[in-house]
Amino acid sequence: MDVTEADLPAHDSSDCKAVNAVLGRVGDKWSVLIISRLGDRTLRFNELKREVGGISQRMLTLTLRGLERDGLVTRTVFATVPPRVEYELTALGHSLREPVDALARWALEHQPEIAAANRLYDQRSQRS
Amino acid sequence: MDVTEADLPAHDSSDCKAVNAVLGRVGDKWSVLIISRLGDRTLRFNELKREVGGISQRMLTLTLRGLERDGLVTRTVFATVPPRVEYELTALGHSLREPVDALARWALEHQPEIAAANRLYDQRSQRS
DNA sequence: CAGTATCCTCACGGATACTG
DNA sequence: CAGTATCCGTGAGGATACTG
Repeated sequence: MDVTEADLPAHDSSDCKAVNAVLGRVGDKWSVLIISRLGDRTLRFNELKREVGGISQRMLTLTLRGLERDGLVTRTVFATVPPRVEYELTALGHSLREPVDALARWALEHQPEIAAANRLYDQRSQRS
Repeated sequence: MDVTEADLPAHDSSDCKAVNAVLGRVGDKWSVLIISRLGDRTLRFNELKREVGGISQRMLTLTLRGLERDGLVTRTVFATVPPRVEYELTALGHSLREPVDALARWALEHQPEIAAANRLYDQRSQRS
């Protein structure tokens, strides 16, 4: 979806491609938000849309399709009227939360250092 | 840089923004590649360009500036001729490798499941 | 060698409208 | 409700040329 699946300079082993695909997923803002929202409980399409907030219908659909394709989310359609579709994290999806949370913890832990580095860099490049 | 710094729907706490910024970094293909290449030893600009492979001069510069701004990489200029500029991971940069490697391990470990899910999804959506 | 400057493309993603 | 279809603007990023 968001990863160059095809012909990289050939030094890219299939392992690297798999890793890049996952890194791409994690780098995708919507995917991570959706996964975190689905961590607690299963949600319907519009519930998800409301909970995530700020996502367009289009991107919600596309992102969910991608997550479903990667086996991270299941999509269950109830043949009622009006239609009811529930999205739920798979075991694989749940297992992804651990390394992602580790990354989030790193971010929070080192946020002060990063912010400080930013300020330093910015004031230095200001007196160009 | 690659994160919506400004006005999200306001439900986005500053913590979330910090996490998103880091996730964005990790999702950036070039940043991760550069960090991993700098993990072993310091490298010069063109060494880095060669080692990474497939990156344009422009993106290498931009990515390095971003990494430097976040305090993940140091840029050392030697006033020689021809100029010599060395890039090195900071302690912060090194510490980022741990959670990133955890993610990479997850990717490798679950690659078969993901590939299987992909095949299943694709063949199902084929008989549309 | 280590960049900066410029141009140009195209695909990511938002907005809107329509449907089973 | 849960989508699909379409149009469209923006900007990320490659290619190329130039410079201290």
